[in-house]
Amino acid sequence: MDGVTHTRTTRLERGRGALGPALELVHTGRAPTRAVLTSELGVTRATAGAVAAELEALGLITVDAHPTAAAGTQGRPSHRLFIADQGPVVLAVQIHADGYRVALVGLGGRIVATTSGCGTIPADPARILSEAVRAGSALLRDSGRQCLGAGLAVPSAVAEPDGEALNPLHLAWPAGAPVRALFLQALADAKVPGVTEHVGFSGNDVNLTALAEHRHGAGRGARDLLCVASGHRGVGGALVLDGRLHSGSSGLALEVGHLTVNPEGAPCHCGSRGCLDVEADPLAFLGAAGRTPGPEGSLLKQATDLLREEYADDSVRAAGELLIDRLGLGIAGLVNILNPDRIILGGLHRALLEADPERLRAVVADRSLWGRSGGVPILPCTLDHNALVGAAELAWQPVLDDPLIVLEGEHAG
Amino acid sequence: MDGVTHTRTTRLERGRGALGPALELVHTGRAPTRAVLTSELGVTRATAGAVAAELEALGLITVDAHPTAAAGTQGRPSHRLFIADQGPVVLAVQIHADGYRVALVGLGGRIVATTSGCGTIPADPARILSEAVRAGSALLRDSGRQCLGAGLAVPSAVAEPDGEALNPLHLAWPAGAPVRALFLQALADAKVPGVTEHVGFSGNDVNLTALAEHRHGAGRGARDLLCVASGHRGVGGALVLDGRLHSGSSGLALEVGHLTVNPEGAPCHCGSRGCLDVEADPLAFLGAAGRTPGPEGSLLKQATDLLREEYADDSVRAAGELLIDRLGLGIAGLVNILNPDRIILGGLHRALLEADPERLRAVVADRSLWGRSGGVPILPCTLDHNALVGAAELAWQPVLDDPLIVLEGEHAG
DNA sequence: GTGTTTTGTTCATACCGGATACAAAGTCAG
DNA sequence: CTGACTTTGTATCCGGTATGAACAAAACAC
Repeated sequence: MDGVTHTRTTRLERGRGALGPALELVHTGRAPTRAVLTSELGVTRATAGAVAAELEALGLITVDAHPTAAAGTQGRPSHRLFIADQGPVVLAVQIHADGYRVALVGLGGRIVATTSGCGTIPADPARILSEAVRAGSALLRDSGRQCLGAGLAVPSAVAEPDGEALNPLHLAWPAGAPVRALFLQALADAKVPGVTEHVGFSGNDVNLTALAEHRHGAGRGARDLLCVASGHRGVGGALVLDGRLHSGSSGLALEVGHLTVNPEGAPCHCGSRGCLDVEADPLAFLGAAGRTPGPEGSLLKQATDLLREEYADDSVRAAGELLIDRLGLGIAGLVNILNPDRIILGGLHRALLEADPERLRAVVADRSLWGRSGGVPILPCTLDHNALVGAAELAWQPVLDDPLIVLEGEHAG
Repeated sequence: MDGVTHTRTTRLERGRGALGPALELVHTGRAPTRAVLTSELGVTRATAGAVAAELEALGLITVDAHPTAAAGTQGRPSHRLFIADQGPVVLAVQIHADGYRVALVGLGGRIVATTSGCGTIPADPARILSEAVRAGSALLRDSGRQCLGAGLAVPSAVAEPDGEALNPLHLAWPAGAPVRALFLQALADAKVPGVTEHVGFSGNDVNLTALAEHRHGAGRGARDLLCVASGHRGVGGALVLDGRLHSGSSGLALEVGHLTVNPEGAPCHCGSRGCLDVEADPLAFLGAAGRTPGPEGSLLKQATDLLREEYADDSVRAAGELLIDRLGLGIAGLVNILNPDRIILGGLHRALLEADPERLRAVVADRSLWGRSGGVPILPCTLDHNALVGAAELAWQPVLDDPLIVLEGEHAG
């Protein structure tokens, strides 16, 4: 509040010392005990002990008083590290075709409290954002937790650096809506405690799904993780490289929906034909199965229900195999370009994978250049509300970079 | 030599302090003076001074004794920083369709000495590698410089972690030749001083071109740099992210040659049709222009000569435009997936860009999703022997990460 | 019980970079 | 030429972070 008094910290001094890495290890479940923390950080026991003590003093983690010895191990049992029970949270907001969902998310991707609002999305993004933020603010008051930031997931490409939603296709929003600014405004209007100027982030929902799964779900441990998912309309992609989301120089990377997977296919709004977007989304699946979309339930729900419950039906199975082949072609192209070490699928594509895992893996291996020599693991997403958790990850990131910043927000809470 | 006595430095302590970043700034020409070094590093003048003094003591850089004042500036003139005149070098080797080239490369990508061997490439990679390394070893002896490592560029995808050349298409080599092991063996046989166990790296030539151009050429300052190039046969791609080469989890990323750019095109050895590999390489260009490849000069030389000298000719121009359109389609697909902030083109593609820059930029902007909102800069490569310099960059990397390792090699020199 | 193994803590120490004050080397105004 | 100003370089002190060694603690094996 006293202007710019900080020392110039342009390049060096990212996250003082080992605090940040240590918190990240606990956050992602890779440091169950202080002993593991020691070896994972590559520091001495003395340092790891001091770091754990400091994180505990910050109220972020707890160390159990009476260590329970793991069976069959020698030596003094190590104290276990837990994420603090009543520690701080961040506010996560997700906008989707059927409404919004908000949650308080603690470290470790734990959803502490959540609520949702249904109904049609009005054409005015500011309105639904402020409604969602007010709901989140109420959750926060009820919980009594300290809030350290907020994140937003929207089903659209979000352009950097201004945070504009470029193609909110199945929302009634205007293209180019400045969602980040609107989100920040809504946070300011609701006077969410702890959420100051800098602490509002936004991103594409598939990107955030990938981030969440990488930290807490099926993508854990992967170095280069590719995520492909289809929710309502269209197909989205995301890439996590070295633990960081790669969203391109202007936030528009992994627009995989316009890979050509069927040269004689349906025309796409991008001007081309047979794009993944129109050939492998829920609507395409329903169409291929000869069904017309019903009025109730989202397209995704109708498609996945059909896939899970009637895969024995010939027309459904044929449609599934058709979409698997198209999806496999698209994924193979991505494998040739990105060479990820793991692929995870969400939404309809997850259901397709689960319906016939071998077929998809075979198509990808067959069409990717070096597929024969191994093949990339392809897994379904595992988290509930993964885009929401991913939005929370955005908000947690500054804390993971430098846990000491929780002190700055403390007097405000 | 005394076994493993080093402290475990698994994660933290990458490159002690600001030494590494400082050397990298000088190396890439972004720190002409100590004053600039201070601001670029974001440290105090005291630290920058100490760091510069240490790099000078290590024999890597020199600080001029009598600073020359830049015209029109106030204040005390800053001492300029130079790369040491007789500093250490690395050995770089490039294998290409017409033979090999070796060079001693200093900091800053400076080629200190180079020589080449022509003639047909024998089917035995070990033979040409050992010949090239012997030539390099002779250069090294003559120069009297300390050698800190060696790097190899080959015109093939190189699989990690073993360093096998998967598709040395236009060399007579067997697929899967273990080039890294052979290179290390050749280095050991030639007893190149200073090149110990760990210090031999290898990579695909287009990857290394991208790396070199990013550090010293047309890619300088780009955060996400895409490079596409065609040398002899086929098309290669490479991506530099945040200053580091992204070669995928097993070194096989950016195999862009099999993007489909012409659904009714010529069959490709990958099983598909109309791949960039067979639609936009020198042979394709010569064919489109109605020429048959002659016996003398490489395909690349014949194609670029034609493009530069006879672009007024209708058939040449038509062929050029055809290839530009195909290339643009492929690049647009990559832009949609990778969203780089700069693109550089090498080999034939550089010549195509220079023949008609506007057409290529227009095609890419038209076919990429958000092309209208800006457009990615597309530039020609600028360095001589860029793959060779890139191979040297691989070898320099450990020194840039921690300049103090030059001390380890000192007693061996 | 006595070793052995592993974990946690205490304390002295090393090192790196920050902060400050001061010195040096130029420009600019007169 | 002189003095004010600006910028760069250096000396010194200081604080924070991690190391390393010694010691203590908590389990198992016998």
